[in-house]
Amino acid sequence: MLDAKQLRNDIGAIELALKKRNFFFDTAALSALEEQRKKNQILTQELQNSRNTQSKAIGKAKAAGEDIAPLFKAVADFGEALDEAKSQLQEIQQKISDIVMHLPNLPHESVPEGNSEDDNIEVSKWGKPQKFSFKVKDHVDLGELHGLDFETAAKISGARFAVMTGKIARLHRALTQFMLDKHIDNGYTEAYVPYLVNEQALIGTGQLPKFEADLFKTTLHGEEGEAKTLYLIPTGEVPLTNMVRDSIIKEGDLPLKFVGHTPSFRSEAGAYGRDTRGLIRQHQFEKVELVQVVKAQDSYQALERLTKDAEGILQALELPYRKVNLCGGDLGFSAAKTYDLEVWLPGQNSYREISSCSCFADFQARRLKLRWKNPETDKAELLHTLNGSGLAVGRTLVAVLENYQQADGSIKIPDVLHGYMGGITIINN
RNA sequence: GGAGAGUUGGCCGAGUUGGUUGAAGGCGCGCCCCUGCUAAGGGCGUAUAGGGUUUAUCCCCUAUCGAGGGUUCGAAUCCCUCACUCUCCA
Repeated sequence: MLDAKQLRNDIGAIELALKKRNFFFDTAALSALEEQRKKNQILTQELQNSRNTQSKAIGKAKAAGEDIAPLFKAVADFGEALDEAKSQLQEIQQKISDIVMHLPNLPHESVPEGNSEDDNIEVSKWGKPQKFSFKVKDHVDLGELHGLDFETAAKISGARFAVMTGKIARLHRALTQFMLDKHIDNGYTEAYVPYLVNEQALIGTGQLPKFEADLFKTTLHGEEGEAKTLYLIPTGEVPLTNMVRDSIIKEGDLPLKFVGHTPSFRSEAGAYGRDTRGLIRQHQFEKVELVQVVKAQDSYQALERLTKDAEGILQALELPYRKVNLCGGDLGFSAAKTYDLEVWLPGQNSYREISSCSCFADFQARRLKLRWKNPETDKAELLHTLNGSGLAVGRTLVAVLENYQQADGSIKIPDVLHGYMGGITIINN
């Protein structure tokens, strides 16, 4: 959510900033509503004031044993006028909120101009895609040799699900454990969190109200037909960040750094036909997620650091990747700045996203009511939030399969994973 | 599964025959005073959000006593729904 004060006082600057992400902001509509809001709020408050004053007078008169009948007469018409003013005000505020809650974050100044992923700027490249002396297989062909099974998953659940058995399942788990341990070593606090969350949590991180179609929605049936809605998390970011919703963090506890391993569930509405083959785009996938909560002045430095932490996994696994600075048009709704890490996939002969590291500035914090007490100002001030995948486990598995494949279809295990594989150094039949 | 109790400001804790209570008292915290250190004492202040006004303060108004709704001229206090915490019985 953007700053309401800025929306009132400097809406032009916001309009301009949002252009960078190709977002057309109808400022006239909002300004008109604001004007109405102001008028209505003043009226409502005036009515409330006179009502309060007169009610107090009644109280006094009654205590003094005076006749209160004439006072009642004076207040008689108030209720209706006040109710009317109140409901109008509420209606206007709802309209304003509908607009404001759908406004994306302002891009940071270092975000490049551009409309699509083609305009993203490559910041760095690490590792060299190796040359294979044989015809490479993609992860689906390789995986099916070793226990990656989409047909069985389709029988159980449908498209965009996977079953893994045996060594490949173990490799998948090894990757997860390795990532968690590494991030814990880097100072992150491990957290286990719920995978079903309420609406408030999703509003807090920005998935709702705008992106309900991307979510799996569940219904918990109560006793008398009352249903409660919970959503499957589309990313661990949601529960991890919402742990500190509605709180004032002690200065000494900052920065907060959490790492959690969670599944992610995405409807992939609107992705029909894209990445239908393999593990790249699934309804359910595992992720190790990094979340940081920092003071405002530290956030962009923290983004560099957090991205490095995610890169550390790729480097330890010796997977070639590149880092791109997302352009305005490709930036996610809540993000002020995002680095994507794209891993080299020989099977696709291209770099594919494996981690997205974002700074949200105060955009999420404002929705979350996440603050700290600044001793200098003695005020509660908004914190900044960040997150990044460190990494998407399913895609990391894809990368390992494809980059570590051998001519005979066997898979070498990256050195750092040997300990997690019970000494297995190669997956073959 | 059944029966109760509770949720008040940074913390503890008053306040349930509705009435000038944003909320006593205490603790903590901040500033000041007194006291030659120490100990003790005294005074003042100490929530958040929004609006009006303002260069900014000051000031004024409105809302907030778990959340939402209702009754009422008026609700922390009464009613309903929900969430959470606790106790007892199965």
